[in-house]
Amino acid sequence: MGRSPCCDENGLRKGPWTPEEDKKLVKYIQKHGHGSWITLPKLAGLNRCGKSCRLRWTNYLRPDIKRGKFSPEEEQIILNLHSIHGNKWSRIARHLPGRTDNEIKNFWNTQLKKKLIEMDIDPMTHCPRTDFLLTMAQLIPLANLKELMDREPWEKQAIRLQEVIQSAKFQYIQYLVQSAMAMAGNSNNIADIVAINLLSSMPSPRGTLLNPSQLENPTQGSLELLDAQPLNDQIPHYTPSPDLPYPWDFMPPMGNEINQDSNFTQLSHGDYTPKSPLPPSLPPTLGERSIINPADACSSSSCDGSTPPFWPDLFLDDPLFSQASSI
DNA sequence: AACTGCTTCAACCGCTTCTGC
DNA sequence: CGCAGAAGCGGTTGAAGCAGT
Repeated sequence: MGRSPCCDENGLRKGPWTPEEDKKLVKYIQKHGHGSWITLPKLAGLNRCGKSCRLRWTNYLRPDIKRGKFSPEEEQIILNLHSIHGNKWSRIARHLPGRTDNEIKNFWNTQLKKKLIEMDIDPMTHCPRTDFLLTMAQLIPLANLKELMDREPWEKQAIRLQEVIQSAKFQYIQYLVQSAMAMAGNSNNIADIVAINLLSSMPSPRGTLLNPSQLENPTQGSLELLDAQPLNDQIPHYTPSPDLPYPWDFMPPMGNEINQDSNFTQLSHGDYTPKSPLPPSLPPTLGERSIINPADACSSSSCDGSTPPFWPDLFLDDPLFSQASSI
């Protein structure tokens, strides 16, 4: 395939391992430990390269390897962790004793990814696959527009319509923010800042979505590179109707929205799950989505492990954060 | 039985990160 | 700090197995 083979240039064996080779490898490692993988094959009497031996041991022969189907619990853990870490298979594997990164990767690529796509969830961002028109189509029934149009004066209808459009725009931009975060991995990224500014420009009728201090300094240090002024002043304020359900009431909590009034319950491992039942008019994927554990948000290389890069001040004072951090 | 298309997963490749000097 | 070798990692491949015809 155009790639230069790493093993056969010295006449070393490639391809599937024979039971005899397995026996030799297991016997040697049980007696001496693997030590240096480079020297192991010679010492163990194997005509393989060290890399091949290491792979065979870690992915197949290790005694603590768990074989067989993934349980629903394991599946849920993989989904949650993938929404946090992306394709960091070894990192995900650390949370699943007995499972190898390779096994998890295969399981993801052959099954979970397909499942998410069938559920209309983007496997990369773990967000509902959003196109603006689709969002509108989902939100308009939410507002019972037709019924209202039959009995409300046009001024009220106009306000309702404005709210629906605002909701759709809000949801779309929230999608952009979440996509940017998921794609960036490292939050020290221009896309994040742009998306946050967009989001901050959207009036949220149930309070501030993002902590103002976070808007001023979302990445702790990188922001001074940009003139990232929130656009709030440019957006006219509007007052929502109290009886209209807003889609963000059913979105997982973000930042300082995590509180006791939230529509989400914290699970024992620190993640959040929606309080049921969700309104039937909402797409089911909104309710089934998981939210990242703030403690796990610390994935960037610039992070020292004590402070998540993106929600620093926001969570440090929050009992939920200390609880999540201790897990 | 024979063929085809699809799925699974072990193994490989090459790049990145880590470690020791 | 810089370098080289070792180890780790994630993407990809292809053989084997399975299901459908």
